[in-house]
Formats: sequence, structure tokens, C-alpha cells
Amino acid sequence: MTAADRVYAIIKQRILDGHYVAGSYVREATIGQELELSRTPIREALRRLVSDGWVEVIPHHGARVVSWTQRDVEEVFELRVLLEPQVVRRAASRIDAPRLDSLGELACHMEQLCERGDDQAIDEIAALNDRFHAELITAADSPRLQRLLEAIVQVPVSRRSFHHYSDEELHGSMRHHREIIRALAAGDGEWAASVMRAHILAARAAQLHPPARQTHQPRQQHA
Amino acid sequence: MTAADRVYAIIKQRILDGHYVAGSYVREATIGQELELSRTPIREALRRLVSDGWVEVIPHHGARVVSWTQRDVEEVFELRVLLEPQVVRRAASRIDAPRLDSLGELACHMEQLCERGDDQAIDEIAALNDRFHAELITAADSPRLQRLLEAIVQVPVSRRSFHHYSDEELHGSMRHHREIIRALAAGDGEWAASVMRAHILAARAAQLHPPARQTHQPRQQHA
DNA sequence: TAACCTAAAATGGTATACAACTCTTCTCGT
DNA sequence: ACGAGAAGAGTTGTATACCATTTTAGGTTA
Repeated sequence: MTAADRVYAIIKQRILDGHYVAGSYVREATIGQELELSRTPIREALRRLVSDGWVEVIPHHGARVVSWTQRDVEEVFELRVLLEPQVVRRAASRIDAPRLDSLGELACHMEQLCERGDDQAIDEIAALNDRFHAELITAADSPRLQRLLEAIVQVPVSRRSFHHYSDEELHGSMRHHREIIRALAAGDGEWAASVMRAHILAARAAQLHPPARQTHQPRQQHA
Repeated sequence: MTAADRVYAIIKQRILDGHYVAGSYVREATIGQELELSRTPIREALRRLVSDGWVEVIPHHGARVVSWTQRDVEEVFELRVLLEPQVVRRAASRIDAPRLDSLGELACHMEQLCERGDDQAIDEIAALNDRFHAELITAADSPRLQRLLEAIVQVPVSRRSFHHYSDEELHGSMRHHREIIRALAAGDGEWAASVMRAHILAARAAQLHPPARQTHQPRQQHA
């Protein structure tokens, strides 16, 4: 792994965990001193981050962490609704027993955490959920589909998404996992795809609409 | 235009015209001497070519021109079947009269070339067809969708595709264009999406199956 | 106060030198 | 003869330097 690869991963991680706030600038010299590297690998990492959509360059001013608008979030969900069902559609005819077991364990683990329900549990669920989707993508065995999804999911949104879920929405999400596993076990791609579509649309609804609807109080969205 | 831009264009052209064969390595020093440049702009061009999917780099070993297998072609079509209909689905509710006119002119021009039918005409049709799809993507007004499509279409396939068409397939493609325009004019996204789906599946069939089926002679595919 | 000018700071583009890595080949010991 | 390991060539990775370009902030001047 080259230094540029490491810089790429580090900056990306810092964007994800909020260390680099949207709208702020990533200075070549600053991070270079910090990591004790020259501008060369930093520049290369930044170019990659630009082409991957994580930062944008303002000419002669710097690399700025991209800000997400409501419209961006909607665009991402629109594409996920197309692509994620395709993942399981393919996976249904390709997945093997060990991976199905692995998915089952992940679902089981998530359900247990779901019962706890505290904030830390939610974070762990989010991490396991990422692994769940990653397993599916691997089973789908389509490098391009994987690349496209990695290019758009870009988790600044979805990382926090489970915190927007109501209890009902959270349990519904768990049921989706179970049903996807059943559909895959049955080798039924269209069934799996339909459930996944519902899964993504539910996530979209939780993200875009006020999470606590019963109070009838519209809430401010966080960008 | 910077030196890196020129290098990018030159290498890409050489890949397209077969000067750089798939699987061969593009050496930084070699092309640097040839163009009388240092390795720096060559490296930047190569990185861009990597992120655009034309070459792949093996760390510490070099940049290799990507090889396309039959499976790669199938993967691309599978994704286009999902994404291109979405383009027109969105465009249907967003397109304006001037752009519809522009699409009509392109279709008209292609139909005229279609009557000629010689090889040069086919090339021109391919170019116009690219513009047709580009207009649709612009009308769809979704930067991410555009980015994904640009990331996968990557013309080594589609550039030559019309040459595989039979007369019937070519005329069918022209009819698809017209019907898409009608559906967009009617503001009917689902209609437009359905035709586009057929359009892509027809292209896939022409690409993957022996073009002259009436002879009942299976033909060797060109990678 | 407003317009303009200037200097500092940052990136943009390129060149060059050196470091690090990979693969091949050749040697040496068994 | 054969495999392990080392040397060497070839190639990429990184550091550094240089100048151009642009932005921004401050300060000066009318």
C-alpha cells in the first residue's frame, strides 16, 4: 500500500467520522506536515477524492469537503432503489450456504442489539448493516455494480440513518433482512429484489420525513 | 489546456484505435520521452485514465490497458438496462420544448444516415446516437446518474456496436428514438422508460448474439 | 468611505533526483 | 539437477524545488 493510498483512506475516514466538517478545507501543507509526507502523495489522494465525489476543488483555493443537500440525499436513494435490488437479484442465483449462514448471523446479531435500543447499539447495528450489504454485494459477484454502489452510497448520510428510525421502522428493517435471507435461500431473485426495494424505500422515508410522526411536530433536518 | 490533458487524450486515443493493445503496459518513461515531458504529467493522465476505467495500475508495476471480456460487456448492459430507463423516466417530467426539438433533429439526421447504410454513415450514426443519449442525460438533471453512466458506458463497446446491427435492428433502433421522443413529449416517464429498456436490450442482443441469424451460422465474437 | 493597490498565502503545473519495490536471473549449496 | 536466496535491472513512488496563477486580506490613497 502506497502513501497516497493511506492518505486517501485517512482523509475519507475523517470525513466520515466528522473530523473534517462539510464545507471546510483540507490543506495540502497541513496534512502533509501532520503525516510527515510531501505534497505529492497528498495531491494524488485529493484528486482521487475529488473524482470519487468526497471533496471538490475550488481552483487556487483548495479542496473543500462536499456539502450534502436534501436533493443529494434524494438522488442517492433514487439510485440505490435501482441498484440494491439488482444486487440481491443477482445474489439469489449465486449465493452459497456459508454466506447465507453468515447473513443469518449478522441478522441475528442486529436483532439482539435492536432489543437494547440505546445509542451505542444503534451505531453497532449500522456497522453490522454495512457488513450485511457488503456480503450481499460480494455474493452478487459484479465488480461494476459494486463500484457504482460504493461510488454513491458514500455513507455520510447512511452512517447516521438508523438514528432517525422509530422503533417500528427499526423492527421493520430487521424483518426485511430476514425476508431477504429467506428469498435468497429460495433462490428467488425477484422476491429478494422486491424486499430490498421496500427496504431502501423505508430507509428513504425515515431519512426524508420527520421520524417522530405521532407528535405531528415537523422537525428541522440536519444537512 | 495542460500537458496532462494532452497526454490523457493521446493515450485514450491510442487505446481506442488499437495502438495500445489490451493487457499491455503504458510505461511512464517511454511516453514521457516520446512526448518530451517529465513523468509528472504522464502520471496524472494515467491516474485519470484509471478513474475513468481505461487502464488499471498494479502498484509498483505499471499501468495496464484494461481487457474486456464477454462478461464485462454483459455486466455493462445489465447496468445500462437499469440506469438508462431511469434517465428518461426523470427526463419526461423535466424536458423542455427546445431540447425535444433538438432530439427530433438528431433522430431525423440519424434516419437519413440510416438510409445510406455505408460504414461511414454507421460511424456518424454512432456519434449522433451518443449525442442523443447525452441530451437525455442532461434533461434528466441528475449529476450522480450522469456520473454513473459515464463511468460504465466507456465506449470501447458501444463505439463499434452499430456495426453489429442488421438492417432490421438498425431501423428498430431508429423507431425507438422516435418513440422515446413521443413518450417524453407526452410527459410519460414509464412509457419512455419501457422503450429505453427495449432499446438497450436490443443493443445487447445485437452485441451478444450472431448478427446474421438467418444463416444459422454461429459466429466468433470479437472481444 | 470607497476604490485601488499590494503582498501574503495557497494551489496548479512541471521537472528532476532519489527511494522503494517487483520481477527476473543468476549463483550457490545441497 | 534443483530449490533457496541474492544481486541487478527496470519501473514506479515520493521528495523537493521552481515558477505561475489566483484569491484574500490589509492597507493606502483620493
